[in-house]
Amino acid sequence: MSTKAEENYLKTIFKLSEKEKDSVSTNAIAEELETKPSSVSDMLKKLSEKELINYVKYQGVSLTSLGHRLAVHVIRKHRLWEVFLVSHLNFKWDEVHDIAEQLEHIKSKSLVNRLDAFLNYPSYDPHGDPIPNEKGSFPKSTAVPLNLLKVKTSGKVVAVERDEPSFLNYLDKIQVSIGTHIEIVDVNDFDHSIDVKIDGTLTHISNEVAQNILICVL
Amino acid sequence: MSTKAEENYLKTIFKLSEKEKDSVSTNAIAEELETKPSSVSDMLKKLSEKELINYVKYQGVSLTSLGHRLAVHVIRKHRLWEVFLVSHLNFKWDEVHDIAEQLEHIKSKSLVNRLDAFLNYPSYDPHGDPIPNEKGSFPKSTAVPLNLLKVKTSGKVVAVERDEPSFLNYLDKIQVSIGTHIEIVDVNDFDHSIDVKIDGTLTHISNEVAQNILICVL
DNA sequence: ATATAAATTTAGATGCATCTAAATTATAGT
DNA sequence: ACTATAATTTAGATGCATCTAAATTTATAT
Repeated sequence: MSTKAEENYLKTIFKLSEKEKDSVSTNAIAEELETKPSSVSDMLKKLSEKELINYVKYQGVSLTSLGHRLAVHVIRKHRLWEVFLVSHLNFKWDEVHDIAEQLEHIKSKSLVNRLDAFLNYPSYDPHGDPIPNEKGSFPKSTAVPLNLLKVKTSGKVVAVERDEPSFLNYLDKIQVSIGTHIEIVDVNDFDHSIDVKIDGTLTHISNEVAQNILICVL
Repeated sequence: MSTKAEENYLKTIFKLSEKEKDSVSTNAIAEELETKPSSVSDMLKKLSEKELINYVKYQGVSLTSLGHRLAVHVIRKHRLWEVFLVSHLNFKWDEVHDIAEQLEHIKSKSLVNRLDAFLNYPSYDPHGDPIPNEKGSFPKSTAVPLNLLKVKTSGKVVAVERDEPSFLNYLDKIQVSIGTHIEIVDVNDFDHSIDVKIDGTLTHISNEVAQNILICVL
């Protein structure tokens, strides 16, 4: 079983691996985690012994596939909790990070997946970061849900995340379909509903609907 | 700031204070927490230094008002999360304890109260235990065991006093859960079993089961 | 009242995650 | 190729929460 500190290290190594080329440096990890390089060295030894990272002294580290899986799982939990906090407890998107930082370490085989289902399998968190699914794969599109766009931005509808007739009929009614150009005119802080311009026509859209419309920003 | 271990000790001392008279013994705490009395001694010294308990060596402990407040707050969080897990994530009553045991230690000024509001300020958790409000006061329950009610009286299930799966499964089967409305139709003087109407359906309940269902008379 | 048993505390150790200070290894400039 | 500097690791310490074993205090039983 992994400790909270181990999980935070794995998450950080994962994040840094995306930006930096292949191997992540001790100092970079220390800076990201706001700790000392010596502490990082200690932890790297432990993670290496647990076969969660590939570690050669003085050469930096990379995640093993086991470490990668664990890191992605923690990120999944973090982002799902963020969605919950914003969409059901009415937190603002910038208030949720510290709480999700704690919630991501809750251990339960079924909790995450039930939460995922409860939230309707969202693809993006409130910051627009992609949420990996149960198997660990990230949504392939670079699209962003309409509800995350800022005022005055605009883009093209590339996908919808629901397929119930009631939802599709509603989209028909407001003249939204794949390829439609949408511009955000205003965001209502209270219920996160938005005013948009669709083909020149002003329309009011609820947050729930907007969540399920994926936009490719132009 | 209090650690997870400290919070668990306070919660345990609170629980034991209700059953035992005024002061709680080291051994009792050790048994409840499945740890060693020597570990308890160590922790009691620390809690005492933090003025969370009144501690005289060899004489047992009691909570200070500060410790009491903290303990009640942890209990509040535990029970609210249990409600969430059962009512929104579809966990069964007997599956939620270990998860809530982790969730109760999440620290956030606003999270608990927002969760409380989201859940509609419940008074009892899925096991029927009362949930203290934000100020720390428990619902002044006038709850009575079902077996003590007279014919023709009726009320709402607010709690159950057992948590074995066999018992909870039986309640499921006869469609009894927190909030269910029950009316006493007849009392059998021989074995003190009772006939009740649950959502319009007549059901026969043994005295032993009835003892463990707490009712709030309307 | 005093010996014996039970409860509790202290002493000394372990594992985790961190730190500072010192030593070591890698790198970059000339 | 050599040295200065930067990056990294080791050594040794601290705080937390726990443990075992030993000592101490309280309770009980004759």
